[in-house]
Amino acid sequence: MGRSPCCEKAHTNKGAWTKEEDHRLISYIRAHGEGCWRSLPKAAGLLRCGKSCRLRWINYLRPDLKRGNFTLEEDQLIIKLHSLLGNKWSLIAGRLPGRTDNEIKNYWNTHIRRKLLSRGIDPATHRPLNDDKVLERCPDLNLELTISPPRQPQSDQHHLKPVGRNSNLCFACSLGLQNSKDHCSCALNTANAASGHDFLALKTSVLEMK
DNA sequence: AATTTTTCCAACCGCGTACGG
DNA sequence: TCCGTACGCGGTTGGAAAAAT
Repeated sequence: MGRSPCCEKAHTNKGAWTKEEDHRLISYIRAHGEGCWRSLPKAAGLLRCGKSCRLRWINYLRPDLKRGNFTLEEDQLIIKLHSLLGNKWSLIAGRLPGRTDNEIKNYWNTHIRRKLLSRGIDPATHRPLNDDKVLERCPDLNLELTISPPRQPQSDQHHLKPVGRNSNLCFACSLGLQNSKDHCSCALNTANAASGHDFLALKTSVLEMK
């Protein structure tokens, strides 16, 4: 038995939203707040499914959205977060105020991916594209991989990046991953700090070649 | 100027998961 | 514990706009 449809498809609009529909959605949410997307369309007088309303609001109509071009800082942050989290767009978006997961995903696929490829970096692994060829040529190679920032002067406390009020948080904790022993490497989880965890809070990965 | 190709992004689709009965 | 429902997420698509021919 398949999953039941989220709405009565025969009586819902699809495709681009009209100004009228946007207006109805905005005024309804202003008056009643977000929540219960399933019943919202009917209550707001919209011939849309709840899913579509939610997406339109989150990705386009929300008043706190930034929109416009990404800054260089945002660009770099996205790359850094992607190297840590992979395609977890919602988590990445959570670290970029005013940006949506959809927007970041699109930006990644259209701009950043291409930029990394042109620099010879695999956007999926964040490693040089010719790494595979190196491994093909040297099958016995045992690579102890570590993702680290450029070396900094000692006084610079490299990975303990000040974040908000708690300046002892590592990058992973700043992402809200402090409950995970597999990710945290900061003062909140000092055992990890001494056992092979690095800047991006990833356990040092070891590539064993057969 | 007309046509074709490429780029970009809003929106859709389907799946996984949380939650309540 | 199971089942149905709703929500949220990531992958994909469709079509408008821009660029190239």
